[in-house]
Amino acid sequence: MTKSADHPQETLRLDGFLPYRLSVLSNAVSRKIADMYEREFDISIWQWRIIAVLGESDGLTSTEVANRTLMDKPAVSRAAASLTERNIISRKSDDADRRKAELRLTDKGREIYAAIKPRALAYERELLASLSPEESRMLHGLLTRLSHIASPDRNLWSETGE
Amino acid sequence: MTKSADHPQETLRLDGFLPYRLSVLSNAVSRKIADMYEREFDISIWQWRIIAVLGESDGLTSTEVANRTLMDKPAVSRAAASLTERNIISRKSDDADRRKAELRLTDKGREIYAAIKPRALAYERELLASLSPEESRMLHGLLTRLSHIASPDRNLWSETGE
DNA sequence: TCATAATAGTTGCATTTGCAACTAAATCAA
DNA sequence: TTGATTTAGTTGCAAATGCAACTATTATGA
Repeated sequence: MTKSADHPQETLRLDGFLPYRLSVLSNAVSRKIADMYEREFDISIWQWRIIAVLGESDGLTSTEVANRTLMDKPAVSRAAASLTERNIISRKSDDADRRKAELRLTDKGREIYAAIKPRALAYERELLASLSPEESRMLHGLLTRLSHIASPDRNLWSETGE
Repeated sequence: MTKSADHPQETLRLDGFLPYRLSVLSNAVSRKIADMYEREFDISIWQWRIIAVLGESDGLTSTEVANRTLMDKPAVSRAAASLTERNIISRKSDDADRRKAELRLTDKGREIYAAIKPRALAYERELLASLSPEESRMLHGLLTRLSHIASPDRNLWSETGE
């Protein structure tokens, strides 16, 4: 077997280069959806992520939120502070361990979640509109495999079938 | 036909939500590859993009570079300034139109390009290692279609078959 | 029981980013 | 011509980001 550098002079066109393509696509998508959150609900992407995970499973601590959203702790801390101030989430500190605090959506928070959710899903559908269901599944499968390689540590992307 | 909101209560799990998945994957990939550029060559992502397009087609103006890399003009301006300072690219202002300047890789720039290129392609291969050639093609096709929808304006992502 | 280490969350700060406003040069229109 | 527009590129600045350092609290172990 030849050592390495088996790959002599492949071309490198930026717009065929996967990291570049992912970055451009992801930026375009994030921008667009962030504009919508911002314009219609005055909510940032980070705030939205927190609302989204709490909408699914209420009563998480900051650290748990950070793990699920892949945000770093300072980001969660600040976004949560602002949401608390706006009475969208509440924080109740744990009596047993006073370092911790449980975060929950308030009623207002639930309303906002209920309002954003269909808009978010609609945008996702729009994005996927030109893909068949099989292609869409394929896409998710491929993203999962790429994610395993890009961040092997993460336990996420587990095959969450149903 | 029912009006809209045909889609009653779909679930919204963040880690099955396409914009989120793209963002997380793209960040992980960008981070990793940016670290490599930085550590081994002291080059930022933006600088790399400029080097990459000039490596393919030398003698572009800032505006052309901006269009091809989807960077904004200030970003190109600053990254190019720093590359010029480090003698990685040269700028020769156009005699006919003195607003313009052609950017070219210097010899040193070419060396750097030649050094980074295989590393970049190797990382891309690593990322794609678990995908078959057909899957890889499929992935690119899907990304192309998503990109059309996410940024319909862009003329890029043209079917650059061969 | 007291010093050390670990954990939850916050604050501060330096860097990056994105965008608006600007300068310089060329074009267009009267 | 020359005044108004357009284009190329730069500068400045406000906001977002990422990370290190910090406080407060709990756990560990001699």
